Amino acid sequence: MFEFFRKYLEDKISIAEADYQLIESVCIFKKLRKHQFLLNEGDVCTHSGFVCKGFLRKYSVNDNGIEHTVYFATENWWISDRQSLMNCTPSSYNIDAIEDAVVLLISKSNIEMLSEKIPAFKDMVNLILQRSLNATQERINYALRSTAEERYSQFLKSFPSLVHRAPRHMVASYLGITPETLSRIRKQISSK
Amino acid sequence: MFEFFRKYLEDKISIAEADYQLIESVCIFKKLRKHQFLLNEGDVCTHSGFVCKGFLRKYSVNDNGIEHTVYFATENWWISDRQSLMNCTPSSYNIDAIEDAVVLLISKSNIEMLSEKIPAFKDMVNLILQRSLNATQERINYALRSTAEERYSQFLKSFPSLVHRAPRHMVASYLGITPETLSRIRKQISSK
DNA sequence: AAAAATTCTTGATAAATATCAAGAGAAGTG
DNA sequence: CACTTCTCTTGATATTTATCAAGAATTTTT
Repeated sequence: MFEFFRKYLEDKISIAEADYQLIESVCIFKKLRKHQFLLNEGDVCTHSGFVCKGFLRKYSVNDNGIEHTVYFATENWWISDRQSLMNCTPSSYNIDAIEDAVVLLISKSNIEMLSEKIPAFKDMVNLILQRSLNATQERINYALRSTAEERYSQFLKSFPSLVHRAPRHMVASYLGITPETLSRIRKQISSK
Repeated sequence: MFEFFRKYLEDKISIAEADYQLIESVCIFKKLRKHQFLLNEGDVCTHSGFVCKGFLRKYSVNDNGIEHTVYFATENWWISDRQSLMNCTPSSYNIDAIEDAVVLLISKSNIEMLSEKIPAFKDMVNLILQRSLNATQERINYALRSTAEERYSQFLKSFPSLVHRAPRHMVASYLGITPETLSRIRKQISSK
């Protein structure tokens, strides 16, 4: 499974063979069956996850028991609760598998170790951070200023492959609308 | 004016006197009168800004001429268009002064230079990045899953001092609601 | 393959928020 | 100080989206 991550790295940075071995030595692989959890609300997130295979989501549950999907992750995406990881505080999110998955885990301290020993790795981590921030800010813009239909269209455009893999009600909660509204929007769009 | 930034830095990192001089040598100070622009839509953002004094906002204008405030910045906050800065692409945002302001500017290349020469500076930049990402993700959660009233209450809690400094319609657009709705929400809250 | 559980759609109604319009207050300008 | 411009509030109405309820379609389990 390491080859997936290796390919990802080769694509982004250029490092020595010894460094790949160092990286591999701290990777932990975790298989998840559908519905199995990678992180439970209340637990402290201790590892960053890189998705080798499968499909996961991150979500919170409000007081009324309603789930709010905040993030999807598929092959070559990272997933974790950065806030919990950074501050060692209990997470307010759950992460579980939508499809059977294999996730590569690296502990917080090993991420720091690798960042120190491999400058290019550190730069990559920072680049990812910057990209995430840009994407997240883009998403805020859409969330605040667009109608439900526009948000769904944007989602389709940004993540065409996810739409078919994610159950509709999760997409709806990602967009901040109810499943019923999403169903009506889809009907409207298809009739155009 | 540099002393404002120096205090900020002293609070966050520990660096040598020579480093402060290096930093100061690349700082540019810009005074802005109310309504004056720091960045215009269409221009490439070339500098990161640190607010020494005053109050600014970042906003975009949609096809109908409606302004969407995406960010406020006051003393000790950073402001820039990260996306434009990172990719050297035209910005889709405007940044202007809500109150007379003094902004300390550091060019992209000098940020990179400082990051290289002063490791603690680089770490600080990354820490800020992480914090911004956390804050931005928090904001998405609120935007998608809360009512207008909850969003306003959260804004009050997070930025009590900004509420009095920012015109209401800018707060409204920051929250993704109309000024009229904000006005009604304020009335409701005060009658409780 | 049948049964059970989950997911999706549709309709009727309710609630939240936007839009349009008008006027009151406040602040900036000559 | 009077005038203009901006900002904020309030009311009436329209639109969007949520909620509740039921049934159809799909998937999972037995």
